Amino acid sequence: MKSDKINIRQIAELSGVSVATVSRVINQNGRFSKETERRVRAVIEQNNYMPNGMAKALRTSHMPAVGVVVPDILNNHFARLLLALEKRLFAIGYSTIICNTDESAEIEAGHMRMLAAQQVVGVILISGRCLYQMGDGLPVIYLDRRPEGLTQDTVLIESDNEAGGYMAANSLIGQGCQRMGIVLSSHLDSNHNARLQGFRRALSQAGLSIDPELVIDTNSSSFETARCAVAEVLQRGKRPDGLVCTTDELAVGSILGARDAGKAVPDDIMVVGFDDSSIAEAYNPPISSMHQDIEQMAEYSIEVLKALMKGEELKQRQFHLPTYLVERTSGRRKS
Amino acid sequence: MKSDKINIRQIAELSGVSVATVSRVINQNGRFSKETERRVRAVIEQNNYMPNGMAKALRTSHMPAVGVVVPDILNNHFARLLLALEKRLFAIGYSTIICNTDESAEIEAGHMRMLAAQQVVGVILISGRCLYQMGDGLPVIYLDRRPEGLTQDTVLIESDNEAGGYMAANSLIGQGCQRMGIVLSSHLDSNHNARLQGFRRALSQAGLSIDPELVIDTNSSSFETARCAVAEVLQRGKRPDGLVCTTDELAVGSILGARDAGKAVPDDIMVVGFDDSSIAEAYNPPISSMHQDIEQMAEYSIEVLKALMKGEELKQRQFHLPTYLVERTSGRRKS
DNA sequence: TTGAAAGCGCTAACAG
DNA sequence: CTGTTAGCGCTTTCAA
Repeated sequence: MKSDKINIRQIAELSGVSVATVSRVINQNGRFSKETERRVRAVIEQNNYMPNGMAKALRTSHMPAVGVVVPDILNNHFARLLLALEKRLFAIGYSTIICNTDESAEIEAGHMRMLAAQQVVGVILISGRCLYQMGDGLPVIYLDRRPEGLTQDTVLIESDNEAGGYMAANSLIGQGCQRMGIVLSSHLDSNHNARLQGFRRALSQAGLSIDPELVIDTNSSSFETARCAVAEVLQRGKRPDGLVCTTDELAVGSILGARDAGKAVPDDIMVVGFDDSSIAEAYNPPISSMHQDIEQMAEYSIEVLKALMKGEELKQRQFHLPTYLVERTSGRRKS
Repeated sequence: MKSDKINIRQIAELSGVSVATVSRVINQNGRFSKETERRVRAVIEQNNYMPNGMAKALRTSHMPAVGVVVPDILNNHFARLLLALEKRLFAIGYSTIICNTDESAEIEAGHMRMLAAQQVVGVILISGRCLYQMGDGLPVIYLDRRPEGLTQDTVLIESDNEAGGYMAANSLIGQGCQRMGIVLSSHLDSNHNARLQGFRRALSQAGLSIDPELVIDTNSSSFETARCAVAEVLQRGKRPDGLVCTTDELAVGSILGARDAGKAVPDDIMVVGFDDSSIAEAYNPPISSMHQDIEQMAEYSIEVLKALMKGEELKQRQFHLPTYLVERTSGRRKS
């Protein structure tokens, strides 16, 4: 039970050199003879010495960790973003501190404080709610949702949600839908509103009117809520033939709600979702969905983070990525 | 652009006290007058000073962070465990470093090295592959899967998978199934084998024989693989009337595979899954599934971690939690 | 090519 | 009640 951690000084003594030399060998900087290196490495090996990351971080004032703040890691879309980020961060030697907020502004703020205290080199907020200015120049990147109070200077990476909503609606129009509705939950996610705008634009452009009762704005993103809301609208006698849903979870709820009301998808009502999450592919019926380029979003995030860490000026602070439709059974006429 | 971080000494000077006093005020230990406290707090406030966590961690040799290693955060079951852990850790002031391994032993080992270097106070491996002995007494907790080389001393928290498999099979037997099969992917997860054991025990106890061709062992946990495997078996003329699946994802694949082969669930074949993940509830048809007590698993993990951090002796090192069936459409006869 | 020494920012004796 | 001081383990000048 040798619970006393061995440190660089002991390695130095055992190798018969100074701590400076050991440090040089470990970090491969400065100069040292082949022979010295061999000896030091041997001692390190034997004692399976591992430098103390905290001391190193303190000394260099560089903590190799970044915080990723996310509303809900159970949500497949967020989880994909998180995973794409984590892989890239690991690849360049950073660890990922994960902070789940449950959509609570207080918890979000609490996590931000903790991250700042831990001296992380940057924070990526997936669907962050508001702007943070953490004293010194801690890089903060907003991903996937516009925070309140967004300015020109804020780094924002998101899909072109308006265009996505437009394309989703258009795909259904192309399938011949005439009485289209939209299922969204706008209360906490600005993206849903952008998608709604696109939806409106497509319908207006096609000369279709929008029945306000078919703009179904649920106050929760759960599929059960959507299910009830959709079933209720249908039972009230509304007869939509197409439903754009601003997430795949809402699409699942819509399909279930339609069934509850005795309607089949896609035969009676066509449905298209958003995010192209894993359930869209696996569901019965498979769900047409707007695909977001997660990998590219993560890639940009890391690029920006690296630039910010180096103190470089950013050429571009806001990124809008195109989406595209993945067509599946729920959104097309049977052939 | 006051990019120079303010430190405790500057706060001390500005308040006209010593660093020791500032430290005492911040950490609420030692004694100090109300008046001093007020002054110090005011200065801290004005400069929105935040103590440097790295320095504190180095000094106290206590890094308030724990690593959570997980094969795949896109998997709903793992994500739930991760979330349950993260919430508890945040509540007691620790941050969660998330490490995704993609089931790769090398990546897992790489993450373990990184965590050890960062001096985290403990590591929780969700479905870790092998035993780790990280030099000094870094607490390592295995959650949800037995690592290779498991010993008495290893801390292991898992569901009683054998019993779970037994109950799943029994539920189908209770529904009148006679020709039962099992869909699993045993190559990387010992739990699947345990569930298979339970399955065998139930069938043998009920006097049912097992057709080896209905032990469908896919080499991937993806639903697509299961779908193909199940469809293929059915097309070969096999006629199972019940399928136990060792995960919900495999259950989804089985349902799709059955449909591909012209069979309906539950009418022709009844299906029960494992994990009671979110898709089980949302799927069409809803999938009967064995529920695991995620919250309790997380709770035990944190309890053990806290005990280990305090250097206490553990009363119990291995935990086996009961599972129970959540019955849904896929696993019961229509009434 | 190497070593000595000065801290990074903080905590915790130990004195007063 | 408060201040002085010695490090935590490491990197990095500056000399040798």
